[in-house]
Amino acid sequence: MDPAQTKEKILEAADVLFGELGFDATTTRDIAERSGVNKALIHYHFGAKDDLLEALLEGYYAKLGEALRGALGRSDTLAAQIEDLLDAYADFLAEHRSFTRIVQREVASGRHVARIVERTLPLFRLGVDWLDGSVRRMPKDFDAVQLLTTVYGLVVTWFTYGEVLKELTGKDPFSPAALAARKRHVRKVVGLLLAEVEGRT
Amino acid sequence: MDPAQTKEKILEAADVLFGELGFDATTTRDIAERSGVNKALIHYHFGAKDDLLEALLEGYYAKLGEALRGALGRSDTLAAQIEDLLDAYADFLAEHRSFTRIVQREVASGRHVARIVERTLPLFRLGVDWLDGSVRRMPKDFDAVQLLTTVYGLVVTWFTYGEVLKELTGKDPFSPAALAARKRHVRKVVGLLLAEVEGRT
DNA sequence: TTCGGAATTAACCAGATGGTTAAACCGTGT
DNA sequence: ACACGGTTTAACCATCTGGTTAATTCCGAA
Repeated sequence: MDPAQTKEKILEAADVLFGELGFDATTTRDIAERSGVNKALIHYHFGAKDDLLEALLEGYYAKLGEALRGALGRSDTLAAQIEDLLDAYADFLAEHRSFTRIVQREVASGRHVARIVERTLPLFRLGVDWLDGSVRRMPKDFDAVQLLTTVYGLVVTWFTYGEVLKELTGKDPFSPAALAARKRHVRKVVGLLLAEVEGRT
Repeated sequence: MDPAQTKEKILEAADVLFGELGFDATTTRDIAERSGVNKALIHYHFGAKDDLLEALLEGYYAKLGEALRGALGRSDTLAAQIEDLLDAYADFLAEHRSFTRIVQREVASGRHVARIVERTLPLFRLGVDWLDGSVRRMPKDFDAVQLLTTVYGLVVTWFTYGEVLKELTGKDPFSPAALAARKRHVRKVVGLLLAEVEGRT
């Protein structure tokens, strides 16, 4: 079989299983079984289990970067661009549910933080620089770090707590309607923040 | 030795280790070693490893409930009460760093969600009922579930991403000054939300 | 057809893991 | 002094873990 296919099948299985069970609770045997591939091939193609996770994250962040860059070119006005960005991010998280779970889980455990920071850092710096540059006089208590953390949490929390929300509300928080509602809410809240920050760009 | 002391020492070690390494990556031997207690005693006093986690969460939620109830009685006006509540929550998370990490981690993995939901549900229902009851006409896209998710994320994200923020900013996000700054920011944002919702209580 | 390197396989390994058990220990009430 | 219950201990166990290895299969180039 084409080794590229083999690698893809392994990554696919790892994606689902890491997302479902978590990195630790997933065994290389699980991955082998689910992907229909010999266990030794995982090590042959990717190296250690840690490296497999890294390869997976690599793919995720590449796709995420693509999605965000794509969103940026869509509109002209700043407000519209921000909305596009938020929507694209939410759509990405909705489409790659495992990603949120994996990142959240590993960040919470402090274990693969370095690798995640490594990929996030450029995006974060971009955001800070952009905010610092485009906002004339930041209101007290609304510096770039606070704002970015807030907006990030705004988008991500819905996905992190998806399972909890499902139990709590009895409805599927990932249905198209529910996702659309969350996106509207996020847009409104970010609008409020923007209005507050408003040294006018 | 007093068995109550033994149990406490085990819980203390589990608290630190679950928070630091995560539930899966922590072995019962780790806990035994750190608490200076024989490994078999963990099973004698708590049963399986899962049950130990449950006992730990039990204690956390009891303390959290206490902290939140305590905060509610402190002020008279609604706005002040909300601020007290947010502050108390943030203080609790700051004091029990492991708690955030454990909950976030287990929620993200979907593994012990049932137990966590069980404890969160009453608080959530309380919040929803209170919001629905006290707000005359909820603006579009600001229903109770959206608002609670947003405010929850607002508080929690800072702690969940503490390690990442440390790397990103180079400063300790849990220093008293940093925590105070985050609390001020959260208060301001929640103030904005409140002003928006404002059918006046 | 033959050769050689990449891909695949089954069998294997050392170490770790959660959990058990039977014996020892300890204070207390009789 | 003794017996008893709860507590503690060291040794043990079956199982699982990530990872390795030597042998085999596969396939395109010479």
